[in-house]
Amino acid sequence: METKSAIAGLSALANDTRLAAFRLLVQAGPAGMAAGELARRLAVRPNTLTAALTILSHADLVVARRAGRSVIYAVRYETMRALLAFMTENCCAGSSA
Amino acid sequence: METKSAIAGLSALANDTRLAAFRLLVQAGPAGMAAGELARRLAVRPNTLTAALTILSHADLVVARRAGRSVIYAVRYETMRALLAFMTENCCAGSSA
DNA sequence: TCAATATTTCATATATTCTCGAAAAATGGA
DNA sequence: TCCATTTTTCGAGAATATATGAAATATTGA
Repeated sequence: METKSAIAGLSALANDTRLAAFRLLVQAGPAGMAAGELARRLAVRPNTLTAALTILSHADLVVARRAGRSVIYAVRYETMRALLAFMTENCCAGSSA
Repeated sequence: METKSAIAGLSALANDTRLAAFRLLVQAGPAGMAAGELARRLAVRPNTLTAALTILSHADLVVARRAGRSVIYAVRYETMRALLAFMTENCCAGSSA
């Protein structure tokens, strides 16, 4: 993963609403969760959630698919793994424990 | 690690200058590096670097000690490990691979 | 087609972040 | 003490991020 992508990912997760949304999606697993339900659970307005999900999408941390009237969002584990790998490799070298 | 601390850490690392500074400090190891040398290597002005280091310090990702006229900064591996643990536990549950 | 549901887009106002120049503070040596 | 070196503080301005109400879009079923 390149530095630019890593910063996009870190930045996307560095926000209360977005981190909470991402964690709910992690719990939801591959099945994902509808935007509306995410908004209800997080108690944020729909358009606010859309903004949050858009940023997570641009960082490639989540992906959307339409199902009827709902839009289901799901975590992109691949990206999250790559981000963790980047942090481990670039930010922990020299760490003994 | 609490969510608040995790967001502070993610936010601190989600910036070109700060991430670059942190990576240099990781390479420097426990011996750390003087603020001035960091500024030279990163080609940023001293006050800009101070701002970056202050944010990393507040996130407890680095720690400063004075040595003569210089101020030596060093990574706090404990915090970085805790941040990685937080991300793995809270953001990767359900990931099979 | 019409209405209901679900989500997004848009414009905007506020807040925060970022970088900078200039000045101030801390330290060591002549 | 005086000066050079190193780092930080301060204040300002530009840029970016954030959340919102209102309107628009997409989908389904009557």
